[in-house]
Amino acid sequence: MNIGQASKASGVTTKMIRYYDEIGLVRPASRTDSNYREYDARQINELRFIKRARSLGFSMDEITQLLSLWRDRERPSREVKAIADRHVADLDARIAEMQAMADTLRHLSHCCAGDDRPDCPILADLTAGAEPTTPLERVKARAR
Amino acid sequence: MNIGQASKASGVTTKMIRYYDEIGLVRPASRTDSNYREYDARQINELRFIKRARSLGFSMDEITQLLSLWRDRERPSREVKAIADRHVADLDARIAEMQAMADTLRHLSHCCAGDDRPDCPILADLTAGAEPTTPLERVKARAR
DNA sequence: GCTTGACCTTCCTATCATGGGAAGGTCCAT
DNA sequence: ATGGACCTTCCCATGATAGGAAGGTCAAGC
Repeated sequence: MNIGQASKASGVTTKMIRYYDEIGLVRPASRTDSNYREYDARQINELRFIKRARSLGFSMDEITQLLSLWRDRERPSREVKAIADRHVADLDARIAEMQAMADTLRHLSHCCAGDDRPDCPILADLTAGAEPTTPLERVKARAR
Repeated sequence: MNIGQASKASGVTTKMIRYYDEIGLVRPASRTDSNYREYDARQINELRFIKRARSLGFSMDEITQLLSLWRDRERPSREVKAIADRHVADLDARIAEMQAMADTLRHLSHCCAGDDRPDCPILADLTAGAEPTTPLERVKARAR
């Protein structure tokens, strides 16, 4: 099976299949006389494995570890679980961070009239902490 | 104020300040005779603005738009709000995606014994859709 | 057997925001 | 005038992915 067929069978682009070969993650079973990569069922399964793992947000580094556990029939499931749990914690942290951003912005947007006038609490927030620059603001600042 | 002082005053690294100059986002007010960048209060405020916007997850592209609205005293707040709302929708979509990943993995991890044995529902899921490769599995597959 | 088009190969480039580092110039205090 | 802390530009790297160029290979139809 050449790279194009492997791509169709696995759903991974030929570009990425070559990349996985290059970084040593999934090497072709062999090469033809004319240097074409040849893949068999084993590699196809590994490519599918990678695709599914990517869709669950694992990094290539984590996938390298998962794939090596997958290849090892004697692996302790503990190790797989540890990687998954670490990844879940990572996802949760990033979700919380983005949630905080979204909540802040939702609040600011809610307070913004969103009309023709220039007054805008969103820009005001982004300006927070900045020194006053307009003459009027300098007057106000001195008055404080 | 030279770049090091601007960095301290804004909390943006000198590397990034040079980068913002390079892409034309925030140009120094002037250059000294010896080609040192010089910043004044206006640029410092813009750097702070960018820093805050980045912390809310805006892309540099969105920040370019926000900064140009910020500089425009006549801007309609509608435009600012539109950018913010689009970004919130974007964040929400990404959060939902990651939430789905985390939920799936939490479930799989929950079903995984996490002990010395090799059986692992997490790896099984990643293998889903793959063709059977072991002799026993081939026998089972033929039987279906 | 030859042409054609679809495929394959390697190599280079870019993304986006950020940081690391080298080589060389500048500024200021001692 | 020397040293150290700063500045400058230029190049490279990240992670996962895609685009494209230049050239070789294969199979089908004539």
